[in-house]
Amino acid sequence: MDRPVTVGARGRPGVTSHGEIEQAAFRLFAEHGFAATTLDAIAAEVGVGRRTLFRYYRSKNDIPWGRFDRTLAGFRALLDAQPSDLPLHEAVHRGVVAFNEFPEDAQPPHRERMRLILTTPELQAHSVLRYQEWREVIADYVARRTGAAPTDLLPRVVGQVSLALALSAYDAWLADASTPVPVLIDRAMTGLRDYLGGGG
Amino acid sequence: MDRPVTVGARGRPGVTSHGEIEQAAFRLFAEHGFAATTLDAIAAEVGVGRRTLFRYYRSKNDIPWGRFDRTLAGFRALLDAQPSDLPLHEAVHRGVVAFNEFPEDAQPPHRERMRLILTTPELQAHSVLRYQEWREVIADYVARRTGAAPTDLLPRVVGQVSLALALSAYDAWLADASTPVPVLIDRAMTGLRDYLGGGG
DNA sequence: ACATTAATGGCACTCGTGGTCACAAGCGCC
DNA sequence: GGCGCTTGTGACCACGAGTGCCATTAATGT
Repeated sequence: MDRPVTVGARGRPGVTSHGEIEQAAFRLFAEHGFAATTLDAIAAEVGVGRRTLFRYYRSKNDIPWGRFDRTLAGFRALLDAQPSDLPLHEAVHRGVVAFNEFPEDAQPPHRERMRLILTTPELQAHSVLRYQEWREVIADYVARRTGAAPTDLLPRVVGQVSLALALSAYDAWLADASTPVPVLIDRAMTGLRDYLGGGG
Repeated sequence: MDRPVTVGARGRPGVTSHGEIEQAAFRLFAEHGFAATTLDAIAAEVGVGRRTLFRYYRSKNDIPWGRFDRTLAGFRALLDAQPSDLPLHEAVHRGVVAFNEFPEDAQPPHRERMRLILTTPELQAHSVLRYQEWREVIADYVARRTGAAPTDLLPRVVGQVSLALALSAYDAWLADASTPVPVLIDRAMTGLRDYLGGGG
């Protein structure tokens, strides 16, 4: 993206970093809530000008999502890594599950991040735009494997439904973290199968 | 809600109405786009103070949705009207399909409304909050029929997946209106079944 | 007429967002 | 060491959504 990354060390180096901003922001969000935390406050906490924040994140809503574009690239790779002789639904399912596997020790911050995103109305709303990109990764994969266009009905349906299952799983996880997300996604999928298949 | 409805006719009567505001707003949205249309402009078009708009709609984003709360009540009734001896998935599916049946002549404005909602980023984002209420209607129904809590995994999954199918159908409908939404929802459902069931 | 009730709309204010512009801090080059 | 280039920084400014406050207006009921 167009963020201050300073790869080759040319020009003035940045005073702060995404990590630093996110840490400060999450600290304030936890303390006062998302809406009540102004950008001025975050800027002050980091020790930079308010205007500078916009060079690192496009908007206040983007801060909790971090660098999601990189995460998406990882997801795409995960799907591509699935064996092509696997049934399509199984490949997608495994990709989604793998995407949501996190090391145990990384979970406390991840959980806090997801809780914030999934329970703050402003962020819930903003998230659609991110989910859209996520769904497109799936739609592209399905399209490639079925020979359809990514905009055809089935790729879109699979993207939408996969997201539906993942979000259901996250909801449950936030309510009770004792079961890991991948397991919950699995259960959601099983539930859906029973629901659709079972005549009762 | 807390809107000026003037039921018993006491006190000053409203100068305008939801319908009038929506018409004016859609006219301006079509002409200048959603983002470029300010509330001042809408207020002027209606011939009313800007402050008054907020008495009819909570936010600019809420205008395109109209009085969705009433629509939701209708949806709830549609689900409840499904025969209880129908398999659960069939009852839900029929309820969703019925909810999306519109008289032919009402379609041009409805289509415009949906196009606006589904293609304007700000509105896409805002819509999640509305979708949430919609999903809850389904979750409640599923919970009632299965004896589960509305917050349990299955009711939530069914709500999420039903929304997923409906949104896929609307996407397709906006791209090509020749096939009615209910038919597209049906196709999405069939596609999902094949995808999940078919080993290929 | 007068009290009551409810909707209106002006005013002022906060805050997110975005544009412009001058400046600062490193880099490579001469 | 000075020069120009690049890029982060932040001050200043403008716009628009959203909100609290409150006087005003227009009906009803007595």
